[in-house]
Amino acid sequence: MKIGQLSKVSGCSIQTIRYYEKEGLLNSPNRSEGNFRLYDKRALKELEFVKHCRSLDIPLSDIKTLLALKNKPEESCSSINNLIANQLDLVNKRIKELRVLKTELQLMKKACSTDNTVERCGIMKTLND
Amino acid sequence: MKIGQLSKVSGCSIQTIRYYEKEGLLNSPNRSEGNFRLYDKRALKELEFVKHCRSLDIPLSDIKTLLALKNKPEESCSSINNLIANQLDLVNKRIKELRVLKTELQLMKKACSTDNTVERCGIMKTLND
DNA sequence: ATAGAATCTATAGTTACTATAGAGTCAAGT
DNA sequence: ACTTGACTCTATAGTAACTATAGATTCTAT
Repeated sequence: MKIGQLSKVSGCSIQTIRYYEKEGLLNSPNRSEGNFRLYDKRALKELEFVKHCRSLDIPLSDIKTLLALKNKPEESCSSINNLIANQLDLVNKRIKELRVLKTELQLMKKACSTDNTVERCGIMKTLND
Repeated sequence: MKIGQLSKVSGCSIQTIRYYEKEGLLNSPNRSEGNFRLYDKRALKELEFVKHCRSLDIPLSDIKTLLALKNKPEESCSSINNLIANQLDLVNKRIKELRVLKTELQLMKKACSTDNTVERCGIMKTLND
């Protein structure tokens, strides 16, 4: 199948697919006579792996690490475990940060429920603190 | 005070201060004979306003809007209210997304608690789905 | 006079894409 | 055979909000 088809079935944009290839996350596919990229089911699987990792917010550099490990089935998987544990830590940290944000934003929202002038806006006042 | 001093008291890096100026979030300060930026307390206040907004993850473009409104004290503050409400929505959405992420990452972590080979790694298996 | 610290401008790099321009390829209709 | 439209190609620039660097000036202290 050509790149447009792969894009449809995978849900990744054409540009993203080409970008992943350039970044070394996907193998360079065979080309047609007219230089079009030709993909098979295996390529789709590879792309789906990357997509799944991205849906977990795993950075491309880490995905590269994972892909390299996939080719070394005999090695220890401890670095995979670490990678996921770190990702989980990051997510937890970010959730905490966002909760703090949420609280302050909610307070601000309450500070100016009615329609005022800018001068009297409760939100603007809190922003000046 | 010079930019290094402002950086210290504000907690913003020197580059960030210059960047904010270039982006029009800070007024261009007076310069010394040797072309060094000279700031006063007012400038510090302005920077702190920007910093406070950024701590709420408000994008620079929105901060510009807020700064413009600060100079029009008679106008309605409804756009300020909207801006904060939108920001709150964004934060709430992101928190939800991250909770989903967290759940999946936790499941993955459990899937491979012991030290295995890559081939048998429970995490790698889930990533292939 | 000079060494070291601080500052200046301009430019490039970061992350993960998205968007665009301009050219080439291919299948279907006339 | 020709042309139209859809698809693909490469290369480049743009996005957000900074951070980092190079090379030149300026200032301060000895």
